[in-house]
Amino acid sequence: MSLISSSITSSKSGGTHRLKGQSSRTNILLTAAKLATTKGLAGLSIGDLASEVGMSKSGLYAHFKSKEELELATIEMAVIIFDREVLQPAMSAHAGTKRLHVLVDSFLSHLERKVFPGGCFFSAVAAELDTRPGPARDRVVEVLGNWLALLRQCMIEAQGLGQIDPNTDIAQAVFEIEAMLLAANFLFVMMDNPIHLTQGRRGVENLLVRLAVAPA
Amino acid sequence: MSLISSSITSSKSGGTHRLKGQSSRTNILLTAAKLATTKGLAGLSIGDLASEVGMSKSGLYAHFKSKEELELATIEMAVIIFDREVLQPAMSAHAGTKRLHVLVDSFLSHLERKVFPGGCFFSAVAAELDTRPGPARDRVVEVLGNWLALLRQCMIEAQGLGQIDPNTDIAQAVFEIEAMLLAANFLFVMMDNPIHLTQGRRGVENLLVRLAVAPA
DNA sequence: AATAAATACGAACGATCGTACTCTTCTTGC
DNA sequence: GCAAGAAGAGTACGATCGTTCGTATTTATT
Repeated sequence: MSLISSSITSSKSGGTHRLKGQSSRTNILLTAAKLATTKGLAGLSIGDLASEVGMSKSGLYAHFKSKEELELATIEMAVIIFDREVLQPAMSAHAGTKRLHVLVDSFLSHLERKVFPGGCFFSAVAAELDTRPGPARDRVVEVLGNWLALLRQCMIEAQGLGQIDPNTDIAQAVFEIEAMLLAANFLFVMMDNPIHLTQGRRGVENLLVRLAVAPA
Repeated sequence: MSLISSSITSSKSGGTHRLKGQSSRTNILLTAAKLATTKGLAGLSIGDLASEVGMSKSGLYAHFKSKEELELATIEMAVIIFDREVLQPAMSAHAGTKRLHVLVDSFLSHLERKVFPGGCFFSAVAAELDTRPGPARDRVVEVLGNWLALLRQCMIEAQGLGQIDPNTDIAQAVFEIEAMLLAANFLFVMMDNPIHLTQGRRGVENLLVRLAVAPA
């Protein structure tokens, strides 16, 4: 299962005569996604973004119909990056707690490697979108829902494999795992101290130990 | 111990001839603190704030030397509110896990009662301040540090009272408690579902059960 | 080589941002 | 009652916001 559900990746027109345009657009959105984690989606101005990628304001803006479309496209780019950096490493072979550990590790790793300078993209933009209705918020909520569903899937697999107690409250466990990752991101970015990444990892480990099948 | 360390609460001039001014300023900052949790500190414009409190832009602005001073004063107002709503209820009598439970309950309660419409004030503004250096960020980091120190204090007391294992890794425990509260706030605001407040509470309970003194 | 489309630029727009100034209104102390 | 000072309104400034338009330059098809 992938978090990607829209069609931004499809080239749409079969023609080969749009190379500069596509790479330019990709370059814009790549920069936008990174910048949005520090300035926010609303705080990211087109002028700033243009000078950052070395283009004129109008030249950049020609790629999008409006600021809102730019924001939506930026979110989709972030989804692609997140998919590549965090989800894909966990998609091969593994299942259950094994897959969960890979997910947690790759998530914490993408924080440490500062794939986004402001930490987790979705956590960063969620803070400003949480009370601002619209398609941008809807999409972020959807992505978050898919992410939580993936965590739940891992826990259900773990139950099937006998890795955790069959009486486990899955929803509660997913909440606590997500809590560790959110806190790791939040404190790591705020305090600028990688120890909180380690604490996040240990938090998940502690949880899995607690949920391990208790001897009857 | 209080999170308040600045001198905003002192009336400074003993004179009684500034009543309208003080209450007006307080009213401005009260509105600003609430509005900042939805629009953000940077996104909160003076024009919006003025029309929200029913004043002219210049009339409001006369109370502050600059936008930055308004932001700092808004943070101090949020500190006062947080102190009253969350800290004070836990300051009387209790100690150890008892005090911790009161802290957790009053924090979750202030979320549910929507004291701030955008959830926890500091979590909301931290997201935009995390990569924006300056006195505002410094102050929020300081408040967050005081908060974490208070949680640690509770755990140390709990150890002294024999409520938790003396070999407990306090720093890790504080991280996990903070994680539950952060996640409760984040998911409650994002998903608009109070079940996440309950999950946060249960998360802390689960943690304390795990840390309870194990029979030697 | 010629045409058409895609891409980017420069200039300018109305609106809004933070900020500064002056002027009126009201309260307070002598 | 009068002067002093605080509180707020009104207006206007330069800068920047998102956005539009016309034009030049590049690229791909014929």
